[in-house]
Amino acid sequence: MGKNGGDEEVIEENGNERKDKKDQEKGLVGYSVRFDHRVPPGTKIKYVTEGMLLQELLRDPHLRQYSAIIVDEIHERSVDVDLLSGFLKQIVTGDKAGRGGIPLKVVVMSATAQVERIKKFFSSDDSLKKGTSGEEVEYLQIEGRQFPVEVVHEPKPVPDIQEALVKTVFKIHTQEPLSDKHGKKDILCFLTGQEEIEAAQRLIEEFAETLDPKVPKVKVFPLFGQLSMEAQHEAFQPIKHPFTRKIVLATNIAETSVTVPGVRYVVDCGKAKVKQYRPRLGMESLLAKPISKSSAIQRTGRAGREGPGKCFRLYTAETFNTLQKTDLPEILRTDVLGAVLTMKARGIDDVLSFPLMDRPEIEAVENALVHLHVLGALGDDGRITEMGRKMVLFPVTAPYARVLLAAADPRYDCLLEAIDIISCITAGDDIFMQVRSEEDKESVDVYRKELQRREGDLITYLNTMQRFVSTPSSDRATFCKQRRINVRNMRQALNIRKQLRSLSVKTKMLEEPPAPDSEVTYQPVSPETAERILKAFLKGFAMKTAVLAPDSSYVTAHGKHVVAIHPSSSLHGVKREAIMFLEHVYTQKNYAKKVSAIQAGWIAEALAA
DNA sequence: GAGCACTGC
Repeated sequence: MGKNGGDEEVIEENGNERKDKKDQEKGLVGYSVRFDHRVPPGTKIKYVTEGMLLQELLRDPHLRQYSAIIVDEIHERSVDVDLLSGFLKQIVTGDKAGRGGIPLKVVVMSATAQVERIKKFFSSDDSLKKGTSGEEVEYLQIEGRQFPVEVVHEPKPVPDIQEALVKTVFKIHTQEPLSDKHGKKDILCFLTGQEEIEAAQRLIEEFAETLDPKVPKVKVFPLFGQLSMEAQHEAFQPIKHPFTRKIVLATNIAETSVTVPGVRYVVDCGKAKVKQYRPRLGMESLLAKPISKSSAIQRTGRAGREGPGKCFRLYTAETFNTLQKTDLPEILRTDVLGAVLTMKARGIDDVLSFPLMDRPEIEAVENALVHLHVLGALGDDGRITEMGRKMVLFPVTAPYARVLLAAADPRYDCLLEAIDIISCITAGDDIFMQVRSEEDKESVDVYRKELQRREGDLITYLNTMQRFVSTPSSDRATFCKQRRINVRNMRQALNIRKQLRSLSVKTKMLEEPPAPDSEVTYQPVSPETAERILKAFLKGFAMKTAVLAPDSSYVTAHGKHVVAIHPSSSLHGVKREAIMFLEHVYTQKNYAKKVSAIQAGWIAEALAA
C-alpha cells in the first residue's frame, strides 16, 4: 500500500455480502460488516457497511487508506449514508493536505433519478458561486430492465378501502387469465398493517365462497414482518392446487425487503405506516400516511418482474399527482441524537453547518444537543466530553451507552447485567414473539410467567438472558420454543452481548473478561441488585419516566403527557408509584414500552449527580 | 389489549 493515499478501494454496500470465493483466496476482495470481517493482506477492494466506514472515519478522518469510495443505493437515504455523504463531500471538495495532496474519487450510484440534487450536493460551494454548478461531477446513465406495467387508477376517490380492494381483486380474478407464456399471474396487494391484512383476508375468503364453481379458486396469503418465517415462506411458494390463483396481502415488506415470485397484478392502497420522531414531544408516532410517487412506482414495478403486468391503484390519478416525489429521508424522521453525536465525535463543532442533503429542523438539532448535554456526552461549551468519546465506541444509541457507563460505575456495579438487558432490547424486534392462537397462549404464558419479574420488563429480559445462557445448548431450542422466543433475535442478542463485553474489556470498564457462561450457574438477581440496575438505566432514561396521577393515569415527568403501558409489557394493567420506559410510541394512544417500576424519588436522584 | 420495513461500530 502506498505511503500516502492508499491503493485500496472501498465499496460501500447495504449489508449484502458480495463474496467471490476465488478473488477472496487471492486476497483481492475483502469485506467488513458488524460481526464478520475478512480483509486479507493485499486486499484491493473492500465491501463495507455505511456504519463501518463511519467508524473508520473516527481513526482516519481523511480516509487515507482509500483511493476511491463507491456508495451504492444512495437514494435509500439512511442516516448513515447521509452522514457519510457529508463527510465524503468535505473530503472531496476540501483541502487535500490531509490526504497528502491525493484526491479521493467518489462514485455514487442510485436507482432513482435525483441527479441534479446529488450533483449539486457533491459540487464544491465555490463552483456554485461561479455559477458552474456540478461541473466537477460526472454523470452516467444505465437503462433499467422491466416489463411494461399498465397502471389503472380509480375514476373517483373510494369511500372504503377494504371494499375497493375486494372489488378490484375479484375483477382481476374473474377477468384476467390465470397464467400466460411467462408463467403464473398472481396478485400482490399492498396494505398498511397486520390488522388491515387480516380483515381483508376474511373478506376475500368470504367472497370467494360465493363464486361460481366454474371460476378458478383463490388462496390468500398474508405477509408481514411479525409473521413466523414458515408463514412468510408460504407466500413465496408457487401454489400447488391446480385452477387456483394466489393472492398475497402484504405490508411494505414486499416493496423493500422481499420479492414475491409469480406476481403480475399489483393492487396498491396508496398508504403505508411510517415511524416518525416528534422532537417537540420526545416521542415517535407510527401512523398510516400516503406513500410517495417513487414508492407508488416501486410498488407498480412489482407487477413487471416476470412479464408484462397491471397495477391497480385504489386512488385517483389526481391523488397520485398530489403525492410527494420521494419519501422523507430517515434523518428527517428519526431522533437526530445519534447523528449529532456521530458528527461531534468526528470533529464537527458546528453541526448546523455540516453538509447534509436534507437538514433536520433546527429545533430537532437543538433538542439533540440539549439531550446529549443532559447525558453528559457534551460539555457546557458544546464540545464532546471524555464520557461522550467513550459513548461513541459502543454500537448502541447514546442513552444506552450512558447506561453502560453508569453500570460500570462502582455505585451501580451492574455492567454485565446491563449488557444482558441491552443485548436483548437492541437485537432487532422483540425477542418475545407474539402468540397468535389462544391455545398456544395458555401454555406459552405458563413458561413466560416464570421469567417475569415484578420489577418489570428490563429485569424480565435479564432473567430471560441469564436463564437462556445457563441452559445447555442442546436444550436451548426447546427453551425458546416453549416461550416463543425468536431464535434469530436471541442469536443476535448473544452476538451483541459478546461485542459489548469485549468492548467493555477494551475500554477498561471491565477489568478482565467475564467467566464463560458454562461456569456460571443461574441465580435470579436480588431485589437490591435489580434496584441498582434500574437506577443505572435511569442515568440514560430519566426523561422517560412517568408518575401515577390521582386519577390512576401515568403522567410523564417530561412534558406532562398521559401515557398508557403497552399491552406487550409485563406491567400492562398494573399500577405502580412511578415507571421508567425505554420507548414511547403514539399509535392508537400514547404508549410506553419496555417498562419498569421505579420509585418517584429515583428520578430526581438520577438527574442530580 | 396491540405490533410498517430494514440496518449497525
